[in-house]
Amino acid sequence: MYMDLSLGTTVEDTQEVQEEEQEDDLYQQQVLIGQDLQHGGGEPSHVMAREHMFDKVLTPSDVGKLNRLVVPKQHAERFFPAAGAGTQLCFEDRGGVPWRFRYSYWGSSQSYVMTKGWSRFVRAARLAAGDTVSFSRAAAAAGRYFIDYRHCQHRSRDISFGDAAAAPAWPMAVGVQRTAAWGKGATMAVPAGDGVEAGPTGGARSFRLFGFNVECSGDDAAAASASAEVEYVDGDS
Amino acid sequence: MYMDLSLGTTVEDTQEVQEEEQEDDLYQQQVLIGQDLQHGGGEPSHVMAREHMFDKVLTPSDVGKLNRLVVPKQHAERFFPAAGAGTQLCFEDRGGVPWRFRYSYWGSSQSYVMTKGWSRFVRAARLAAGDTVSFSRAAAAAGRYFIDYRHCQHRSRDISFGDAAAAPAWPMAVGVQRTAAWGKGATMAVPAGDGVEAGPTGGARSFRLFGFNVECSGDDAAAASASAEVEYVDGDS
DNA sequence: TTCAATACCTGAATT
DNA sequence: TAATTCAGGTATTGA
Repeated sequence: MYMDLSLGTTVEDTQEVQEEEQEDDLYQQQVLIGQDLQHGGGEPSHVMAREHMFDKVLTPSDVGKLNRLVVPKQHAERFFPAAGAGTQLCFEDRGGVPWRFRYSYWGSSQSYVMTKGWSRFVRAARLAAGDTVSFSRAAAAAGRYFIDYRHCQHRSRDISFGDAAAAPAWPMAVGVQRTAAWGKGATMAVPAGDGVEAGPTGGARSFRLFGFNVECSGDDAAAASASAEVEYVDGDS
Repeated sequence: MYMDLSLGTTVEDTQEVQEEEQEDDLYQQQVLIGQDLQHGGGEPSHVMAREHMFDKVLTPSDVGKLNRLVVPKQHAERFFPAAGAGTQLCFEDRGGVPWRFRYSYWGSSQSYVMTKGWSRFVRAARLAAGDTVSFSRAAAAAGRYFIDYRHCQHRSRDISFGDAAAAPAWPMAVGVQRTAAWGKGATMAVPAGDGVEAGPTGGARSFRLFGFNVECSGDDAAAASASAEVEYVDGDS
């Protein structure tokens, strides 16, 4: 599958997204689908050398009503700063969009958790139990973090359409031109603060077209969600 | 039935546990089986003059998954301090072991409840619906509370063994020597903070022997549970 | 008022 | 066997 990315950057010939090797293609995608967004004064995310920290296969609770991600203690203590009152961590997704999560320690359960902001990411990325989130960090800049995800292989193909049940499936045509919906977009601003509800920059796997969120992950081939809602979230936290 | 209490204290001849008169032997047991544990700077519990406050026959909810005891409003407002954020009440059982319960007012249901810590007590005392808990307080010291319980007369004799279904019934032999499992125990420390999972000091009715919690209440005569777990709980809240 | 979000708490599993 | 971890709850708050 080849996607012509109409972004400001030059699309190199090597930018074919590997459909196989789901296991370890996260870096690859990050580098390949990099955009030239700059923010935080750092380097463009597509040239940022990064170090993988850990993955987590999401549990039902991680994606459910509890609105929190339990961060396995070993990783939390190894990679993240001590969680204090109001600690907030910022993670850039594949497209450089920042996602801010409150990071806390719950003494009662002795767990480290991402709370505020997490559920937005879950919804935006349509994460489900069994999917994997992957955390990495800039090799050169302490405290610069990245987040990525992959949907699990055997996930149901059913798309949740919410109330607008009459949504069409959107066959993913080869060569569909990706508009600048995310990135230095024309019609939709990329948030400088919290992420936009419309979805994290999903490499070449997910984008917005004519009011539809279109997903074209490697295993799902192509799918469209009727969710036309675009919820802007102020970066309150 | 005579039980030789191998505690540090002198066992007086009057320490025969009455097997009859289940109804009103709570105080008696308290006095009879008193240990000389001292804590909280108060007097030894076996000589503490006390005033009965109220009893409650436990409902299924009081002993179920809700992990809370509804305290009848009239008694709550009469006997307990106003429930504020994080209010915690401490109740000593027959043996002077303190049990700390969070005490709250739930505006939604307009009820006073004991929450955190309550389920531990329920398990330890093997309370079931229909059993009665009895609350009293020190006559001379405001804010010093005591808790006791009695199993209901017509309770099922079935013992819940959890997964370890092969637990033997433990015929209560007359003269079984009570080890110092609770109290100023040799092998098991009595917690200064929250109660030990192994059970409230149940007069001469319940003790730990060779890894079994042995119960010898008047009506159940004798029973053993295979629950060998001893859970230490930090008094964090 | 309803609902979502958060901050707790707990039991079971695991080490 | 004791201690830790964490998935899954509930209560309360806030929008």
